[in-house]
Amino acid sequence: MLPAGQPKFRRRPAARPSEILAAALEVFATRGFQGARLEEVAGRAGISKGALYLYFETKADLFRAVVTEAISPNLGRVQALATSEIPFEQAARMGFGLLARHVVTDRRITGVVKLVIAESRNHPELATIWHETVVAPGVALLEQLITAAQARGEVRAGDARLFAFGLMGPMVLSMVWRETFEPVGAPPVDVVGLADQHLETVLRGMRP
Amino acid sequence: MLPAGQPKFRRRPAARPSEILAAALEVFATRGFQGARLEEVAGRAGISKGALYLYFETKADLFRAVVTEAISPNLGRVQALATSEIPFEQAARMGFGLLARHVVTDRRITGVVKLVIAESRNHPELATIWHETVVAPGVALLEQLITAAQARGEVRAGDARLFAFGLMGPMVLSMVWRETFEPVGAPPVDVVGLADQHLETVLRGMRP
DNA sequence: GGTAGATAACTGACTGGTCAGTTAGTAATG
DNA sequence: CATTACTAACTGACCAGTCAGTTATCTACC
Repeated sequence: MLPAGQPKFRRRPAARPSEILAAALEVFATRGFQGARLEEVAGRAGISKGALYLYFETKADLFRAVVTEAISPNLGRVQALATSEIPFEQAARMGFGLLARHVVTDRRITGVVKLVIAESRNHPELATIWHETVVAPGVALLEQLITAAQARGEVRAGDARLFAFGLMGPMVLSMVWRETFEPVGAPPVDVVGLADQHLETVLRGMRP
Repeated sequence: MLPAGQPKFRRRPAARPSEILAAALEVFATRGFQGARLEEVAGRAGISKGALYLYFETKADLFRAVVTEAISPNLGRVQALATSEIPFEQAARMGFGLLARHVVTDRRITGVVKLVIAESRNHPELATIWHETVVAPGVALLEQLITAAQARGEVRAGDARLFAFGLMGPMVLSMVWRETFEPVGAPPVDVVGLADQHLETVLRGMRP
């Protein structure tokens, strides 16, 4: 039988990797690393399983690519804030606005965060990468802003690192909530409202 | 060859279930649900794989038992605080002390929390159970304490639920930190210090 | 501008290993 | 010696990874 109309596949080598990564993110995020079937990833990416292996060597390799690729946009944002020379409260407000509007509400990011938490024992190198490139610099930046503010007398005495954890905690809780409890019918968190009210509360509580 | 001294197993039906659950918790917590091998669980519990099936019908059944069993001690604590009629700040201090000293620092609990987060898509009934029996009552309790305190003028205006999230967030972050980043060499969080400082900060920030 | 290789992209059926769950038989215990 | 807790060898399904063959597309030459 001659193939009448459509060809049965297209050759699109440039577009494949990102399509595969997007498909893989969805599947890994819902099923976890072990539970994800590469045939499903391939199906969602519109190719056969065999073609996956033209772009990624192993399942673990694909997983690493998904998790590390999700870092890059975040990284830019952390560094942008780090280099700016604005006062603490203003920087905090900007950072929290960004976080609430573009990080915690982005399923692609919360999904990867969940994966890093879930697979940190099976793929510790990913936890290491995330810690070194995103988490530690983020905490260090906050800590440094707080220490500087304390030196200027804008913030009361206290462990700067713990203040940083106190600020960030509810944002992490929001991500967990959205990934874990909202899908089973829990009332959604108003992330922007939470960011505003919590920041306001903690800033008050941090004043001398 | 005749087995000379020791018998090759003991019949101890009463002790088995809890030993199996303890072993299963360790394996599930490190490998995840799919990654956990029942032969390893059996080995750690000191029995053969076949014997597992005398006590639990399927792997999923065992997993559910591990996750639901971890709830009971927590539940008692939430309810104990709920029934007490003490002022908000005092209740909060007691609750945070308990949380920091006996919940966030207990690997058996943080491990299960991680599992619930990780497997919420594959086992949504567990996320539902945890939400209904632990999380929602906990949040509701805090919310109710805060609303009452607002009515008495001890706490400023604001969404009580968001205040509750603001309080709890850093405790959740601590659990995630301990499970995810400490094992790959991140500096540990001083959970008790964090609980104290954060509570102090937020209580200040919540005052009218 | 048509067409005949040449080549790279892709498919789909297959394989080998792994592991949840089963069962026939053995050993402990009262 | 009757009962039942337990073992160990087994089975069948599943799936990551492979590969022989197929198809699209590009290039060279007419």
